[in-house]
Amino acid sequence: MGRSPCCEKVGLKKGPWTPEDDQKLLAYIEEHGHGSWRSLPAKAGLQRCGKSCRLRWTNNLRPDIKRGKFSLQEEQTIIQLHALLGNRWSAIATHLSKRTDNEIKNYWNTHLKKRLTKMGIDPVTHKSKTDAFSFTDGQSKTAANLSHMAQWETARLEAEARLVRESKLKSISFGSSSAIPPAAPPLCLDVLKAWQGGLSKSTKGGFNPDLEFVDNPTSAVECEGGMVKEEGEEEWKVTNGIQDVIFTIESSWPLDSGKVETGQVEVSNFMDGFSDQLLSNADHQNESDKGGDSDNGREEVFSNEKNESYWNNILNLVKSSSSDSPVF
DNA sequence: AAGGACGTCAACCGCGGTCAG
DNA sequence: TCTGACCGCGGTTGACGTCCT
Repeated sequence: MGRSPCCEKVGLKKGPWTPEDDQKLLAYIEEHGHGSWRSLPAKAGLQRCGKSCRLRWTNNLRPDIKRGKFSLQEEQTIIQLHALLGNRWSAIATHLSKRTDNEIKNYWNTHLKKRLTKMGIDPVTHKSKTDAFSFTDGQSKTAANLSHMAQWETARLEAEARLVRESKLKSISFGSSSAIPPAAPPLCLDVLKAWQGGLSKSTKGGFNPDLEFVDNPTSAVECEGGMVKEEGEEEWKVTNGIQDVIFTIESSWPLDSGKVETGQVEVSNFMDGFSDQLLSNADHQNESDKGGDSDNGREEVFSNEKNESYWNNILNLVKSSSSDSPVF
């Protein structure tokens, strides 16, 4: 059967956009919203495929995108989220609301991936290349736990990204660009705090965590501890065999409201230094780029101990950024 | 100065998911 | 339930700029 082409290819322009094309597209969307991308080019008088128009709009012409150099904070956020989500650029982009997925993808491929590689970290697994296969039992359990958590977090972020997309679509489709509200802040990652709480309390006792969606209420219900779960909140339970950590996440903005209802325990002091590593490597980047391998030794001695805490550093940064950063 | 190598980034391509008919 | 149109995502390509020899 085969898939039909997305649009008539004959007579359509390809390649770089001209200022005239941009002006036509901008003018049309400002007046009518984009509506159906497929029919937009004809209506806007553009000899372009609808997909090309959508891409041009989302990556270049949208009024709410930020261009230019990535800040260190943005770099850290990308690395943290990439560790959790992998190459899910659109999901990552929802946490850097003024950056496009394409820009983040390019930045990762051209800058961050190389920097991690230079640090001796596999940019795919986010593990040190030197001992990726030499975890002790405890370490591999921790890695498995984190992987488990990442899978859940991935699913949640995807749903969240969909919400953001839908809200943006509505605002664009039904109004002029001047009426587009700023992107809503994403859910905080308080789930990670809850997870860390359970993790730190039970590391000596055969930690076997599981994450379970409890229910998705349509009306307020009474929860344990006398707390009332409001309509629209989702309730999740982290089970490690010793204790349950139950927390709720509202499904609407504002969302800095993840609540750990039970089992919130002291979070261990994770090693600071991931930021320093990044900064240090950024500082040395120019030197080494100019041909010097002066910091190769430093990279090679990126120790097992540091690798051990790599994931912890990521979690730590996520934890801190959830309270300190506007990103979370 | 020339041209080859490398880096960057905008844009394209094809696939998978979603949804309406 | 099935089918096909549409949309969005991620991987890839190619043009252009800069660096290196």
